[in-house]
Amino acid sequence: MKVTKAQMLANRAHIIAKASTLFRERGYDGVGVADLMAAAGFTHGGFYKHFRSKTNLMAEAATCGFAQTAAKTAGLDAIEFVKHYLSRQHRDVPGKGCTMAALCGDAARQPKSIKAAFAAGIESLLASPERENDERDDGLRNGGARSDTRSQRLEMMTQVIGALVLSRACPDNSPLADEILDVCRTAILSRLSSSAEA
Amino acid sequence: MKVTKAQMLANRAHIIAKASTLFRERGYDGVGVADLMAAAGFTHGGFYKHFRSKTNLMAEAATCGFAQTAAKTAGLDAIEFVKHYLSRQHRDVPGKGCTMAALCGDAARQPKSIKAAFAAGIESLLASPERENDERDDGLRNGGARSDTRSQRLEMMTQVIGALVLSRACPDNSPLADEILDVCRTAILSRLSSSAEA
DNA sequence: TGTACATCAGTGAACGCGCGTTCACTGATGTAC
DNA sequence: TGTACATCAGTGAACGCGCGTTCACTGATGTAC
Repeated sequence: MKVTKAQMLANRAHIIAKASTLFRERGYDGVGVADLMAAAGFTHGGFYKHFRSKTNLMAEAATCGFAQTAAKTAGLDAIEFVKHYLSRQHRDVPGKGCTMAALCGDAARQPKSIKAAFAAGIESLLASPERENDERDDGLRNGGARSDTRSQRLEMMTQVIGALVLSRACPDNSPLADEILDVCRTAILSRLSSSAEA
Repeated sequence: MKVTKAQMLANRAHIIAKASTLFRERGYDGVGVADLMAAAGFTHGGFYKHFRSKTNLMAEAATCGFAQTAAKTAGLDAIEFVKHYLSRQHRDVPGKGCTMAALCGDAARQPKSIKAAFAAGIESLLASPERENDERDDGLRNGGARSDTRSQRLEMMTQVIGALVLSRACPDNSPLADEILDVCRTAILSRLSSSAEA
C-alpha cells in the first residue's frame, strides 16, 4: 500500500503521540505494540517499519512527552505552574499530563537509553518555567534568596512530582489523595511568596 | 507433602518477604508468580494455596514492606532519616529500600485494594520518624514553626520520595542522579536546622 | 510528459515464549476413635 | 498411647492467552529512462 513520504512521517509522529499518551495512562508494561498501533489506526505489523523495537519507541515517546510539557509550561510563572501541576485535574488525567510524573518509576527499571531520555527530560523541565530570569541565574553570582537557581528549581521539581505520584497512588477520591496535593501546593506557594519579599 | 501448620505460616511469610523484595527491584509486572515462588524455594503450583491471586499477594507484600520501613526508621530523628533516605546506598539497592519510593508509580495503575494498602503505608510512614514529639503534635494547638506537624512530615515525605524516584530514573552513575540527591538532602537539612532555631 | 519498474509503508497470519491460573496427584500432618 | 483416615501444603504438567517480533504479501509511490 505504500504511502507518501510526508504521510509516512505524519503517521510516525501520530504513533509516537498516541503511544506517549497510552504509556502515561497505563505504564510501559500496560500497553502492547498491537494496542498502540490500533490506537493510532494501524495494524501491528507495520510497527517495525518505524521503530527498531518497543524500547526504541518508549524512548521516543518519552522525549515527545517532555517536549509537550515543556511547551505547555513555558509561558507560566512559578505560581501558575505549581497551581496547575498540583491540581486535581492534572492528577486525574495522566494521559494528558506530565510524562515525568507518570513514568519516572517505570524508567528506573528500563535500559540505559530510556534513562538517558529521562535525564534529558529532567534537564528540559528544569529550564522550563520562569524563563523570564533567563540566562543570568544559573551561576552563583546573584547570591540572594530572590533568584531562581537551578537548585531551587530541582527542589521544587522533586516535591511537585513526589506529591503528584503519591496522590495518584491513593484510592480515587480519597481524602488523603487530596490532602497531599493541598498541603504541598500551599507549602510551596507560601515558600515562593516569602522568598519574593526581597 | 503437607507440612506443619507453623511451617506453613512460616513459608507464607517467607514468600511475602521475598516477593516484597523482588517487586521493589523489578516492579509488579517484572516478577511472575513462578519467579517469586522459585525465589522463595517452592514451585509455582502451591502459590494458590496461600493467596487468592497475584494481586492479593501484591497488597500483602506492600503492607509487609511498609512495616519494614517503619520499623527501620522508627528510632531515627529527622536528620538521620533524611541522610539515610537520600543516600546513594539507599538509591542503589531498591530491594532493601523504601517500598513507597520503589512502587508508588506502579500503584497508581493498580486496583483499589493495592491503592488502599499504599494509602495505609503513607499514613504509617507519616507516623514513623521523629516519634519523640509523640502524641502532642497532630493538632493545631502548638502553632509554632518548631513543631513537627503532619503537614510538615507530608511535605518532607513527598520531597524525599520525589528525589529518590527521579534519581533512580537517571542513568546509573550519572552526575544528574547524584546532584538530585545532594541538592535535596542539603535543602531539607538546612530547612530542618533553621526551623530548629526556636 | 509518459512508461516501466524498484521501493517500501502497511497488512495480517504466524512464530516462540512466558504469563496467571487450574488441576490431579502425593504423602506427611493432624484428628477421631 | 496406638491406629485408621481425612486433610491439605506442595508438586509439576497443562490450560488459554497475550506478548514482542518476523514474514510473505500488496499496491501506491517515487524514480529512471
